[in-house]
Amino acid sequence: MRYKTVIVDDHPIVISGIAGLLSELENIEIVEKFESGIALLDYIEDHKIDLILMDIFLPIINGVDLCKTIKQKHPKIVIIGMSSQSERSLVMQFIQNGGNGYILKNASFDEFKNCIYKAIDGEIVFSEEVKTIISQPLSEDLERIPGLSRRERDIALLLSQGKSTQEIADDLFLSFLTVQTHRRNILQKYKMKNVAELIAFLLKNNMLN
Amino acid sequence: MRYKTVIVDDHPIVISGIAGLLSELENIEIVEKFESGIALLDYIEDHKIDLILMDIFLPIINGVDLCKTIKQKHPKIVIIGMSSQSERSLVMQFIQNGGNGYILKNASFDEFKNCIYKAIDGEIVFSEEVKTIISQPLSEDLERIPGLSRRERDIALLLSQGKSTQEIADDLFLSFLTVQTHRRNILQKYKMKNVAELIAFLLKNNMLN
DNA sequence: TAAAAAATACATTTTATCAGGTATTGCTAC
DNA sequence: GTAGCAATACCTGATAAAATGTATTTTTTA
Repeated sequence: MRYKTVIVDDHPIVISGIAGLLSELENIEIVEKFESGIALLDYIEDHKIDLILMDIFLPIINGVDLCKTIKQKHPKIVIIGMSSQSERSLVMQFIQNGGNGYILKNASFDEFKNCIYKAIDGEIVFSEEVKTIISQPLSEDLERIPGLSRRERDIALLLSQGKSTQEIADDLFLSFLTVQTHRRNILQKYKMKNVAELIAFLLKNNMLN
Repeated sequence: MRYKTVIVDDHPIVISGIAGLLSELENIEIVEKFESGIALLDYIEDHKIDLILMDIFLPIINGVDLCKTIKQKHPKIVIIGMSSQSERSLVMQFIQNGGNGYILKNASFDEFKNCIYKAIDGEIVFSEEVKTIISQPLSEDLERIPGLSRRERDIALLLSQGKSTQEIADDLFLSFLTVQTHRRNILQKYKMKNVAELIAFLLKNNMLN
């Protein structure tokens, strides 16, 4: 039996690369390639598919939602997610929405092949780097870094725009003293010495915007 | 004549995709593929190369710095940058460091081909989406962003770590007053109100590290 | 090698931040 | 329905940063 496979990625080059790789696999048959999830959803209604390789960052509808939608109607289709960088929470979400595996695009050809074969056999698969990312930081990542509250985020954002305490108070129709308190709370929460260090920290952890 | 070409990308799949594309072009010959810039820098000393296609986001050394380093020694090599997302400032930086073009990875095969041919002919080329991104605020960006000097970068980096002027002075064995002057110069250069805004600006434009 | 850029240094005034403690009100989740 | 968090607000002293002006030396580079 040959597994009817589709590839979804908004980068033509990546599609071509994966197609080249898959063509080496005996029992895989690429039946279609898409640059967006919408096109795939159309196609899937009228055609039999066994395996989907999809990018997570797609225009219009993202990979996580796409996976969820497909799995609801077609739970037997094996879906493997891919992306360039991986965040722990993203991978978890994808799997919770029915994904059968997750591969980083910097994985080697052998990793790709192994993961695809194992996924077809019913395993949940991850490429090496994904494994290390999802296996470690339960204590460090989720517990250690508390989030900003709504107001704190507003204020942090304005701080990153160079606004002074007074200017922020005026912008948000708050007392100067309130803003001062929020600012102090943020600094204490992350044990930062001053606003400069705070902004660097927040930006590096994607906690602004 | 066949142009000796190398591909640099940390995603094996992308390398494979580009290689597939380039194999259709008569006068392009792929002589080597690398997953990091370090390996390329070694190779380039002993081998003739005419064209480099490189990812911008690479481990260890990034594409912008890699391009600069190569161009200093080998100005005749045509270098085209690639990335998945494009920020205006990043593209500009790349070109200012000697890059001959910039292509988004979601470009079509035809776009890739055209850009490569034109770049070989001496043009500075951009894929369609890059063009739209860089063409907008013409007047603002042509008075381009000046860079940080070495010392300024040192100081900006320490500022982003929350150090005070006095601490920086101690760290770098400088007078408090010297650091104060540098800090002021940096703020004035980018017309920033304070260090917080400066750090946000520098990080967003990848000017630290 | 001359000009430009970068790095160094000093002095002062005004303004803002940081750090300490305290307290009230409104949600909201258990 | 209450405990806990979030948001609001006040006070003050010490410290640091920002704004302004000037000037010498070293290094790059055209």
